[in-house]
Amino acid sequence: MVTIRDVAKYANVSVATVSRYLNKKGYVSKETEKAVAEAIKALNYKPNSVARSLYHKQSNMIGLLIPDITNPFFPELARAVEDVSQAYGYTIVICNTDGDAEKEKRYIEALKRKYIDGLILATNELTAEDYISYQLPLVMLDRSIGDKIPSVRSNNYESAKQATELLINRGSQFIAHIRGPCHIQTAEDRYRGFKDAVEENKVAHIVVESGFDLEAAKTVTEQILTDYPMIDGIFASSDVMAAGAMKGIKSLSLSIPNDVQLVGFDGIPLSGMLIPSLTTVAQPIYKMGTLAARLLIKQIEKKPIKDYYYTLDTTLIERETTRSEKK
Amino acid sequence: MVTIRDVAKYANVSVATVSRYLNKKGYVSKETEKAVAEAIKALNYKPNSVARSLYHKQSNMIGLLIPDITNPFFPELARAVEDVSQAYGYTIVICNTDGDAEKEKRYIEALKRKYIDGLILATNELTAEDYISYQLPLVMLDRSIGDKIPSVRSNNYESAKQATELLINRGSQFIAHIRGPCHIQTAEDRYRGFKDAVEENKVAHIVVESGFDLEAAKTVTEQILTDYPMIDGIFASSDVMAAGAMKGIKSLSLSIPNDVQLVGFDGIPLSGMLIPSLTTVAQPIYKMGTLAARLLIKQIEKKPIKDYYYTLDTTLIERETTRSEKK
DNA sequence: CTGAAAGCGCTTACAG
DNA sequence: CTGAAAGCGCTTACAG
Repeated sequence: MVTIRDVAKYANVSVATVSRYLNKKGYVSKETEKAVAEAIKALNYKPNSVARSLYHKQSNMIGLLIPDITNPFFPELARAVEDVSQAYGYTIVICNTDGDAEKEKRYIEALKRKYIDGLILATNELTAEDYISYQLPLVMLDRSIGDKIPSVRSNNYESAKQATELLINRGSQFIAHIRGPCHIQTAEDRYRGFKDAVEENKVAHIVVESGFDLEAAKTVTEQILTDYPMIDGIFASSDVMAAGAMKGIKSLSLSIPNDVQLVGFDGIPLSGMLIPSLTTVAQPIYKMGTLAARLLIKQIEKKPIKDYYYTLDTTLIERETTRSEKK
Repeated sequence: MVTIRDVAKYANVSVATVSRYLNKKGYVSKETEKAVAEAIKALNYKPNSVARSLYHKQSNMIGLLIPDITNPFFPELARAVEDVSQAYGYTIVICNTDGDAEKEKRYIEALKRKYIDGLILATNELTAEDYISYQLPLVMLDRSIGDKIPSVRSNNYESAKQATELLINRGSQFIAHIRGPCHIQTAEDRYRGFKDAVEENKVAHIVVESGFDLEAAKTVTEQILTDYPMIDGIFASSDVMAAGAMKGIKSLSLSIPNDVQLVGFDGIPLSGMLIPSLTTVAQPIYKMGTLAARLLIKQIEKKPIKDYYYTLDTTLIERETTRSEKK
């Protein structure tokens, strides 16, 4: 590997001069500038990032913590984060935490030793204080926790309310909500939206909790549908859960949307590929990712930030799992 | 940040001794061992990875190059690679190359400056010589290129042949193959399998090329189905392409599997969620990822490797897009 | 405008 | 068994 020392020798200057040239910092005469440029070219020199990191105590790397890249909500988010990180010269390292607090801690600690510049958290098993204690620039993505950490998310409460009202408007009279885990604020907000909609409209309802995965949602759906045969509408807290609910509904030979209407949340590509295609609340996933990345990079580069909390609008996409008009 | 120097001071020894203790290399007396251990605990010291990297010229990081994490084939692969990397103490950085040679080069160069320890290539826009010229441990995953680079992939030729034969056995008489890009060996192998099956059985056929994305496959499907109405079977080179084909078939109001039978390739979760559920060749995706990661880590750690080329078996999953018996 | 020197936090021969 | 020193490849005050 060719080092700055080799370049200096070749150009007949000191390493300090080469460094100044590289960083465009401090004076370098036109002549030596040319000599150094030539040497760099001749030797095909590339500065060593690790050495730089050691000095600057920063790595130009960003950590993205997610529960599981295998959950179809996250690839697009990860892609968005990568695209903007890349554009600003940062490399991203993705960590699957599986909702495991210990794993999350281990990851963050390992990243800190690598002088990670900041973290985007699309997971939260720890407390706000824990996160803050790492003394790293932070952004919460699709999550939130207290008001000390900048965050980017959708308008979960209102969107869930709208989704529920759609079900009601289209004639559902006993609606089930398959909600996500209680400690996740996002799931909580959607639950509140559901609850308010259903109570304001005095509609019978039931709420069950499920993990954000397909199988769990399928099982739960089969169970509630068996216990409460009058259920004629389901609002799931994610599209994957809705896909699971769809499987559950079919396994009981019920028809969608005639017997049971179904609405999901997220707007991942899968929602359009299912048959019947899923009515869902589409989050601006890519945009959320880019916003979070920009917000983090601004903090890292100590640039001024206008807003710390972003709440983005969603789009209710009516497809085939809801009726086009009231029955 | 607390450094090895702080620990040394606290324990009243030299940094060399602390380092020896840390790396369990060289002699350290029981007594000083205890003192150092206490100091480390008291100060909550964590060795700095960057400084270590600089000395060792290695980073404990592995690069995973894929076309696009948003393509549902890759998350599971990435997950597998991460799981074993993690277990062996390596961090993985995922790079989306979008099939762009320049982007791929830029990534590899950026990673080299970070002392990346090795690369898993699930993409190949460059030549084998280009890759080798980076002088990095390498594994090709789901791809192959020449015979100089270790690789892990499925039995693409035989699997494609079987898939095509299924179509034939179930009565298709004019079969279209939607193949992937020509420069991708995997797509080529599947194409050869298709071609041999169809020729050996003297079945009419047609081959069209498409990108590995849903929209492209949909468009292509609509076109061939319009130009060749006698098509009654389609073998797609991936599940996503098959999903696109399914959309195309439906948009022409043809029925599956009655008018047209359809078989995909990959066995991603999506294939089971589609309705009708997709008959497909399931690759052992997770296993491929873990194998590739182990193969790379062995090279990095200069351990002996038994085999350089792995060809894994697939499973033909018959579902609803093919008939259960000959029409 | 340029170079010598110290330092980022670690590791490893080499003396003793 | 332990420590002083040099070095990994860079950067930045500080002299001159």
